[in-house]
Amino acid sequence: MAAGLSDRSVPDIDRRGLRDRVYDRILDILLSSEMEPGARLSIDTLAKQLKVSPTPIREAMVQLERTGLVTREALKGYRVAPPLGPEQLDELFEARIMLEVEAARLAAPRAASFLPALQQAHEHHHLMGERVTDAMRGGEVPIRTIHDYFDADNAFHLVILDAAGNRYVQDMYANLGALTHRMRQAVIRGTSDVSEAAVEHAAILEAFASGDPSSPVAALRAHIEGVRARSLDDSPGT
Amino acid sequence: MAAGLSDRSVPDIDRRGLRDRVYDRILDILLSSEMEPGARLSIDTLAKQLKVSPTPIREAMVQLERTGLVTREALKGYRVAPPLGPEQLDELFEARIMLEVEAARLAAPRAASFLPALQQAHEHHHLMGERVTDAMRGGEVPIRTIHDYFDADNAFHLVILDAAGNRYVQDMYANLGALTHRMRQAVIRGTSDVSEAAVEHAAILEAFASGDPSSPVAALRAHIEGVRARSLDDSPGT
DNA sequence: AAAGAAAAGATCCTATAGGAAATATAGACG
DNA sequence: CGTCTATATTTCCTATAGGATCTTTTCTTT
Repeated sequence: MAAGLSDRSVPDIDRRGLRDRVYDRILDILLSSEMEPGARLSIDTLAKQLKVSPTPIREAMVQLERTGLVTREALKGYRVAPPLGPEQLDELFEARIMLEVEAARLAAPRAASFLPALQQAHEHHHLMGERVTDAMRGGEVPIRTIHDYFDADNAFHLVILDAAGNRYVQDMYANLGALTHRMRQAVIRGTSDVSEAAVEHAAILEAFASGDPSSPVAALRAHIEGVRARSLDDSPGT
Repeated sequence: MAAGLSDRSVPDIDRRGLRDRVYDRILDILLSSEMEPGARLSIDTLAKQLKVSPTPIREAMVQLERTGLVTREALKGYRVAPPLGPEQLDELFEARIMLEVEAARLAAPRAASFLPALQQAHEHHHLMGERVTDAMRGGEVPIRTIHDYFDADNAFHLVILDAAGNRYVQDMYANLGALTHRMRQAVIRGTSDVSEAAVEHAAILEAFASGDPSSPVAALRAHIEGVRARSLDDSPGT
């Protein structure tokens, strides 16, 4: 922890190089589903649109390729990755269960140190969830509201991941992050997930507070299995 | 695997783009420990050495950054990553255990389909191991021999990973591959690991053959824990 | 009319050039 | 003699240009 990576908030103002900003910009475009799956991502076109040269675009694309959001064919260019099929969805959940359950196992002994943070994240998630359901009763749900809710949900899970203290597990989870976001976006319909997620998060919080090292593992597994089940319910309604 | 449609014998000879070949070349340099940790990896210098322009070098570096073998500081360039410390080594083993144990759990029910391949991989690994021990008795061990042994060892594990049928787990394992290779390189001393690894691999093979779904999980866990223990024995002798 | 071939257009890929920042070096001052 | 400053060099970073490849369109032929 002494040489840890806690300095995530101060990346030297604007000292990240153009390639990182281009990466963020294209990532936003992809995550907001502004482009159809399979659509070509022309290097030159993107360069003109973002008012930069092809080189930083090219670097950002290499990085994006690793997230699974774009596919590359040598000498043919990049394309928006096709949507996740049922098998990929299943494998994604399997991978998430593996990572989060293991993270819970590692974090459980040190529950006391991060319980306040987890409690706070849970309350924030609960609040954001209420805003979503309120908006749903009124009809349209602003994109910003949905975005905030996803962020809050992700933050809750990240508290546990970070508490596990394994940088490789953290990296793996971050890699799956983009695909997870895309998956959630496609399965947002229905208010059920919001309320049930809050209940399950509460159960996870209680499990960590109980002191029993095996309870959080079971609670977390139940949560992700619950998300999976609710996703499958909605997926036929394409 | 099932969705593949481009299994022609020689579909893309030399059709991988310069960036991929540059990546392989630099990866070889890094894995062979020709450069000291912390040494600068100058874009221009590498471009001149490899007789290419900076652009493909730059793309390959972005890719290498994700393997953990090089570090990047914006506006300051790339450097060879520092050697793995004790904590990182521990976390790396934790991550590998998580991945491989889960892979074994997923693969166990389909053991019959990949048992022959696993058997063959085991025999090859055993053979390569004998070559290493033979060479050790004679004094020097050729680099090629060590390389072949590592490949055989890795191939054995890959059979199980592939059998798990989860592309995300496979990707994660591949990401850890470079670091794992570097770790093994630093802990190669001692012939004990070669013979013990063969014994443990045999146990894994038997566990899969037994049909009991929980045996392979335990055997695989025992194997990696064994590797970890032997690594710790050698690490003080830096 | 359909299928195949050839040419035009667009795109990717690599190379070269110049500006901005960081590191190393040399000199001046306390 | 040590420290600080200013200069020079190296290096990274971005932009522009040209050759190679793929895609699309058009035209010819059966």
